[in-house]
Amino acid sequence: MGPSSPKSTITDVARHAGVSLSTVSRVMNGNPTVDPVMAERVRSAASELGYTANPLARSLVLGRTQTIAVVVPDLGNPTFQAILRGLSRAAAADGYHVLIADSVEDDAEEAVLAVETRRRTDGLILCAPRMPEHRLETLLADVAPVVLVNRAPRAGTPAVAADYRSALREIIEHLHGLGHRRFAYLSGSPRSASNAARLAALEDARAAHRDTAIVELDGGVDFDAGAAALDAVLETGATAVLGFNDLVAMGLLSAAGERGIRVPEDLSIAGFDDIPFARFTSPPLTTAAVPAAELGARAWAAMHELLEGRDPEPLQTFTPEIVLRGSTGAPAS
Amino acid sequence: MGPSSPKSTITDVARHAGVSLSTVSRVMNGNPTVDPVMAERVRSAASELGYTANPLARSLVLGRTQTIAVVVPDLGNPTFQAILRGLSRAAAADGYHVLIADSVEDDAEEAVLAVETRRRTDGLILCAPRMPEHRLETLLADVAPVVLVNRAPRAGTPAVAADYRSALREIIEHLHGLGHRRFAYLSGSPRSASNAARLAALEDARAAHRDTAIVELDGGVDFDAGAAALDAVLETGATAVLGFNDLVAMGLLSAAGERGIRVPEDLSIAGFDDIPFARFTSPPLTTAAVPAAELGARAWAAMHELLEGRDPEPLQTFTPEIVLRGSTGAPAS
DNA sequence: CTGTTAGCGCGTTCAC
DNA sequence: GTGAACGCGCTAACAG
Repeated sequence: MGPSSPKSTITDVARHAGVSLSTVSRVMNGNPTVDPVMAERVRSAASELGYTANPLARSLVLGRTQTIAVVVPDLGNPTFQAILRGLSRAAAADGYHVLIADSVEDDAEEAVLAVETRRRTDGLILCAPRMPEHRLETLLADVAPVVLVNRAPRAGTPAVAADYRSALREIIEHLHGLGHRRFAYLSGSPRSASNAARLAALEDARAAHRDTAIVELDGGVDFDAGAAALDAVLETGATAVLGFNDLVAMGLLSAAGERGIRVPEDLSIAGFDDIPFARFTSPPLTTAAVPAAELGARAWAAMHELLEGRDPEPLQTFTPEIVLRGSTGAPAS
Repeated sequence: MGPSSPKSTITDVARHAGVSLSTVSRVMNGNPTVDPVMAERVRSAASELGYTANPLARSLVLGRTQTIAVVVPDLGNPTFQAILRGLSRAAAADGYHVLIADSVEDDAEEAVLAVETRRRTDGLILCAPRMPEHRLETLLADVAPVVLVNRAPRAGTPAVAADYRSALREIIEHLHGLGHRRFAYLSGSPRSASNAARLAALEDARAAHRDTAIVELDGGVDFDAGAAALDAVLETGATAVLGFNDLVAMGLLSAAGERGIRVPEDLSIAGFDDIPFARFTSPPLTTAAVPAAELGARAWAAMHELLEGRDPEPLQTFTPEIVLRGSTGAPAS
């Protein structure tokens, strides 16, 4: 049992140093109103016993846990993984811990997890919540302080988000410039705000180009969903496909390859997110680079402001950069 | 403010129901020795106030937090992401929460995080700890209950691990069968136990095949490290390369492609882990499928046993399945 | 400057 | 069956 054995309590240290509890507490918390020699005596007693204040007890009395909760819809999604990574590292740099919860794309579970994890922490970061608007609205009041990632903010709830609408708009514009006039869009989680933003981009494009048709197809959020959508895509006669995200686009790309469909000659395919492996598909995937880790870091920064009693910006927006790669090109005909 | 507002305490409920604190506590914990009508009165008061017992206070008095800590070397590594996902979902299914810490491949920070997160939780799961053996040894005593993932276990510390040695051995065997006699191995984190296991596999292969040479090259753990290793690899004259993991192999594969080196004709490349995107490189990557999510789930299962006072198996081993894809083939000459 | 006291919110003996 | 009292380990008022 090393000196870091965490079994000793503040009482042990007090007795060992021949002082009162308060004095130990003062020393451990760097309170300067303590006699230097006495302080030293306490310190050596503490280190001899390997004493560290029990975080639980401190949390109870101080009313803060130095921990925040993060709820994500899917820990298997590269974008949420990147958000979590950026968030976790930023929080750690400020001495905070992270309690993680994965709702597995279940929007009922999402609210439960939010409340439950929030109670054990000082604040909550909700990533791309799938729950309906009214549910979210009532939830937010109960879990403050809370920061939203990739979902429209409302009064009192700061948010950080990528501008999916502009970015998708840019992708479409580029493809239109290449000559595409018939598009298919593979929609993702219907309840996600970013899907709504993408749909708005489609509307923008339709309004800007009366010669252009965009067919919306029900899709999913993962690789298999994209692969399964191939037949539906072909039926639309589209020359270019916009995937909900890179995973979906990669699934479609893969299925197209197996079917002998040439990309981009027969079909242009664009993804969204620029996950780490988007550049390794064949052909490499055109996509929009969402700075996920940065999003996570900013979400923490906003939460940190809230925790310190300051006012963070209500909304921080990042416009993803379009990354043109080999999966898109001019239509063959 | 909805009914789930978590501001009320057990005292509020007691007053509201006209009973004592103890009675409320009994009702909330399902203690049957309470008059049914009184219990009902308490329950309605509780739901009216949106009361839920403060988890912190419960943790302090009960001595358990319903939370476990997980320390990983790198949240950006797909394998650890998968372990975390499997772990988190398994723990959630048993009503436990997960506190996550990312050591960012810093083995000094690793020990600090382990102790620090352990104190706020009921147990610790250490994933592929990079710290030296003696440091780990003394740490383990201080953080029990603890479960190791992908590092050799010792008395009193259960572990779950993939058998890297056998799997790499199999890959080499396969390549040797194809005619390869000169190999390069791109080593990863020198402190990781799985790197040691891989080196043992190289020894096995050398002993089994006196006609075979395997050159060890210092590499890293990520894509860029693999790409940077190309020149060194070419200098060895190897016809086949064994990457520390898929990331490294993919980096090399990509660099080779840009240099006009044909894979597998000029160079066979094998990875390790079978991360989700290994099948999407061009050519698709030969690798060994480490069941990472399963590893995580089993790690939780072992921890759960520990928490319930039972004895989990000291070591659960999984042998990764070899997945042969297009990045390996017979040497050209 | 230091020790004593009173909670933080809850579970749990222990008497009634 | 029920309530009063104690303690989990700690911090912060309050006296001295």
